[in-house]
Amino acid sequence: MSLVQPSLSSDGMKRTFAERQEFMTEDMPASMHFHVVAGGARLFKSLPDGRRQIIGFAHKGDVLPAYPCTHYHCSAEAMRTLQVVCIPAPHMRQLHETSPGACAASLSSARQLLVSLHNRLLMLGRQTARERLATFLLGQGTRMGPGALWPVDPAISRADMADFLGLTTETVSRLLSAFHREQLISRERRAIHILDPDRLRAIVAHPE
Amino acid sequence: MSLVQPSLSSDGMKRTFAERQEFMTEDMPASMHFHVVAGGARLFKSLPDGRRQIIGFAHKGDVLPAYPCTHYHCSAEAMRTLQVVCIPAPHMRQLHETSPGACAASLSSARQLLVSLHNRLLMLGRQTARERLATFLLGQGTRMGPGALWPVDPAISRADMADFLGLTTETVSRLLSAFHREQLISRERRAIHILDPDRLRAIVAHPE
DNA sequence: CGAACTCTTGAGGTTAATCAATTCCTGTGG
DNA sequence: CCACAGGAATTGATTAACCTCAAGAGTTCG
Repeated sequence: MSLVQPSLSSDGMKRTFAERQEFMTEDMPASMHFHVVAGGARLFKSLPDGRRQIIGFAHKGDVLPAYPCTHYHCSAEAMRTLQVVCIPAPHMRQLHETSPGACAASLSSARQLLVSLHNRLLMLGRQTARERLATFLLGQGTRMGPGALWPVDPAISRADMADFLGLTTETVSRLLSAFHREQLISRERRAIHILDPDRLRAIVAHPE
Repeated sequence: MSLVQPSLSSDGMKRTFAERQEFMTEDMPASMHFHVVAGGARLFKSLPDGRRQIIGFAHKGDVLPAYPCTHYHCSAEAMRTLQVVCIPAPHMRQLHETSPGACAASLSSARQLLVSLHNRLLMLGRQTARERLATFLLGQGTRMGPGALWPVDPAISRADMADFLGLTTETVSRLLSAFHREQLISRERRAIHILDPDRLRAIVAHPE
């Protein structure tokens, strides 16, 4: 999932966060929108006992919006050095009130996100571990458009995949090994390359 | 979850659907928004082999929007006799382009939905069956505001709960029996009443 | 080179699914 | 009003998928 929103005016405060820095937490007052300029971030929610669910990943161009509540509703952490432009919430609100185009663009991006979240509900609620991982790999592979196949972002660890897919790292690891044995992917260092997208798609659509 | 959006002008086509009628499907061109006037609907996605995930329920006042794609991305079925006002997508788009207020309202409602979906991702990915059902019951109880406690809508079957929570009807049934034994809820006919919201909340926050 | 992670693999346990009866409603027709 | 049929819900026994715990292998980086 990506939080795509058309680029905004570049006024506002630039900030840089170090790898692993948590720059947004669930109980923080939501005063800023963050527009990612460079780097990547993971968005997640946690339960009191430490269980974590990754909501999505944010890349260059995405906007992490302050939702219409007093607090952020999820946390965000830099996956590597992260540069953002901070847009104060009132500033953004004013922009939405005065420019129908800006508001329509935000609405459109919010709806794209809704569609992708609906698909994730289906995935987490009804798909097997094998199907989830295949879906994830295909999503990573085509995250820049359906043209070429990209490897999985090496900043995404097994633990991240597990927390994204509602599984454990061990299960993810075992399934990656299985996919490797079946020649669906290759693994060199931390990089995962998709070798056979068609058969991955078959796993998603048509479990055996 | 509800799909709240401020009331819209009442021009547009009124339609009525019978109980169980599927008036929106995933592969149908998305030409209309449906504004629910009376009755209720379940929104869901399905896999080719029949597995179903309920995305949410829509009640009076909610709007089922045509998302910015060529097709609806999920299906909807009347839970009982359903009355809707159909708003053609181009009409709505024009409204959004000319009235910043209308667009801002839609954006705000979309963002509310995003927040609730984030919580559902956490639920489906990381909570146990017991925690999920407790969360669901509390959500049903407080769906009209945090004032009073409502019983679960009797139009929601065990199968619906299961498909909402990513479980099976058997598991839902067993857990309801357990909650009943523990005096957390009462069951008379199909109606489920919450007896002890505090202990249900304890189950959600603090699994034993 | 070695310490600290991260990842992989194995063995065994748990949760929830599956399969299979019954029981309980609900609505219909006698 | 009661009998009956069909569906929905409950309950039980068993299985399967995934998790947990544990150990070892591979990476990364000082």
